[in-house]
Parts: sequence; C-alpha cells; structure tokens
Amino acid sequence: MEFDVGARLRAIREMHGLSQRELAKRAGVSNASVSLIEQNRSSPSVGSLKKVLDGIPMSLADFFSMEQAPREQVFFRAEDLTVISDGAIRYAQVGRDPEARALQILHEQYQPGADTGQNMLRHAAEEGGVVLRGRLEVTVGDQRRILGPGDAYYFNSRLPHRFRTVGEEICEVVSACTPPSF
Amino acid sequence: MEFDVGARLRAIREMHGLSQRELAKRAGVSNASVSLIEQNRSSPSVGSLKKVLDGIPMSLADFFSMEQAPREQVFFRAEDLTVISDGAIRYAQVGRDPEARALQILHEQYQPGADTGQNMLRHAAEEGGVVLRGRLEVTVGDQRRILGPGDAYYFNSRLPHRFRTVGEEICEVVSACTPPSF
DNA sequence: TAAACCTGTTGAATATATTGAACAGGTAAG
DNA sequence: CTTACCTGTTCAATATATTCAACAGGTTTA
Repeated sequence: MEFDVGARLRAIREMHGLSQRELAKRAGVSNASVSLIEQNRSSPSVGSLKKVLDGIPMSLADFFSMEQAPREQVFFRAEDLTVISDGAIRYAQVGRDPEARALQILHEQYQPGADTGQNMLRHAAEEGGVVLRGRLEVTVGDQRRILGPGDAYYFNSRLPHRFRTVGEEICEVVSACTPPSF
Repeated sequence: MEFDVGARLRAIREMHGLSQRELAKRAGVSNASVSLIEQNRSSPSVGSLKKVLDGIPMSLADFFSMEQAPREQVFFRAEDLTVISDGAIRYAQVGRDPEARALQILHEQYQPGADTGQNMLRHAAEEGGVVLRGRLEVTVGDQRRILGPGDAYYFNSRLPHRFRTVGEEICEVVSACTPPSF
C-alpha cells in the first residue's frame, strides 16, 4: 500500500486555502521545504512533518488515516449486515470491507453455552461493547466479570481475553473494535 | 499533543518479539538506525519510518493512531456509564476519558422528536452504529434513510451528518466513533 | 575457561533533508 | 509601461539522518 505524502499534503493545504509560504510561516519551516515535500523530492522527517501539520493544524494520525472521497455505502438494513461466523456465535458486521475501515462494528448473538474458547484471544487493537440481552462472562487478563443488559466493557485487545455466555438465555451484544480484527 | 516516536516504535517492536537487528534486516535498514530512532536521537523520514514499519508489518496510519498505554478499568455496570448529555438525547459513554482512548462507544437514547439539529455535524473521524429500538432518520451528505431495529450505519464523520427520531417511540442506539468526538 | 552468538549502543563517514536566496510566471494598481 | 506583491520552483550551502564498523555486556556451548 503506497502512501503519497506529497499529494496528501498538497491536497490538505489547498483544502485549507493556504499557500506554501503561508503554511511554511505558520509551521516555522521554509517554503522550499514545503515545495519539495509536495513534489516528493524530499521525504520529511516525522519531526518536520509534524511541524508542518501543526501549522494547519492536523494530527499525524489524521494525516495518515486517509479519507477516500468516493461515495461509500452508509446505510445497512438489518438483513444485509454481513454475517461473519454462524456457529454458536453469530457476528453481524456493519460494512463489507473491514480492512478499508477504521472501525469494526458487530451485532453479536451468543447461543446459550457459547464460548470464544480456552485459548485466549490477543490482537493489537482496542475494543468495547454494550450488552443488550442475556448474561455474558467477560475475561480480560486476570479480571473476570459477568455482565447483564446495559452493562459494558472496554479494554486493550493485547490483553488476553475471552467471552462466554452464562445461563440459558441468548446473549446479544453490540461491539466495536479499532482497528478491525478480522 | 506529543507523540513519542521512539517509545512507540520500541513498544511495537517488543510486542512483536523482534530484536532491533531482526527488524532492521526485515525492513532493509541498519540496526543503528532503529536504535537511534528508538532513543529519539534521530527523527526518521517518513520514507524510512515506512520501511521500518513494513518489516513488522504495520501501516503508518496504525502507527500514529493506535493507543499506547494499557487501560485499567475494563468493566462498566449499566448505572456507571458516564452520561454525557441528558436533554432529548442521552449519551451513556463506556469509559470516562475519551481523549485517552481510541474508541468512543455510546449507548444512546433519543426521546420522541429528538434531533441533533439543522447545522450538520462534522469532525475528522469514522463512526457507525446499530439501532436497537424505535426509528431513526440518519442524514449523511446528500443521503438520507430511516433505520429501524437491527439496521445500521457507517460513514466518515467529515461528511456533514444529522440524527433525528421519527414516530412516537423512544429510539435506542449503540454507536462507536474513532477517534472520540467529544 | 573461553569462544561463539546474541543483545543494544556509539563514532566517524556518507547520504539525505532543509535552508536562504534567487528565479520565473501571474495579477493588480499606479 | 513600471512597481509591487503574490504564486510555486530551483540552486548551492548547511544541518541532519543513516550507514558501517567497532564496542560493551549477557547467555549459551564446549
């Protein structure tokens, strides 16, 4: 995946109605620097890129999380959520292409006895969710808790974690994860 | 907002169980370079930072947007979700410190007739949600749709957007936004 | 007891980014 | 027309990042 720093900087600068010199002045760098970066004739250090972006202002994170313009699908009827796994746990995903999005939102349904398994999950992300119905046992690191309707959780996905239903009721959850984990 | 490139790179590298030399080899740079970057004794060009991250692999966007420190509180009882606004629209937020998190998860309740207002919202983020109950009119850019229970939405928050209930039923939504918008 | 192989760090040479000043073109006012 | 002030680009000088090779410490193998 290529990332065109120059083109992106130019687009952002123009979108904010700034000239190279004006931006350079606000950022405390030379106009030549801005020009060369925009032409991709130099690859700025993250330090100087940060200085330039401070003149806009925009965070490095926003700069690199590219917003693609084309009209994307915004609305999803309940029946056309993408069902990802359909065993004891059913994940209905909002949107089709998780790798292109910052956020993975799932409407989850656990059958009674459903369990993500003994070997704990781990991935580089953050996730959280709200329980709508039923009772869910959530284990994160060395912490464990049983959550009911309206209760919620939030943790760093690097910590080993596990979900398991308790009781005989179907359990329903809406969860979110950034970046998407599958 | 400070961003500690060195510390972040070191944390990520160690999390992936790589030595400086191993990462340097995969990335096609010198181990000295990795060492100096991690000590913040040099500020890498985005080109070389990208090369280094390719050796992990990880995108620039992920590098700059992901959270660094693990979080302490994981579980939230329904009654200790943080209620953010309590007029016609009630936002119950999972977690207390949105600016320290990658993800803002809200359990929202709209009273009949509730509306986020004529002046459309805009912010640099991505957001989505699932409707649990009631009917919600969602406007994004030039698109508009009425969603019911189980329906969902997802869009880039830079597009002007607005939420409005229709009908006499209370409307309930679980939404997520990255990065948090308030 | 090395000797061999890791780890991360450092110094001097080299490649690259950044600067300040000059350049070329466009527009507006006198 | 000239003068002034924009725009973005380019050149040579300089500051900075990156490399190669050596160093110091730790762990394993013989």
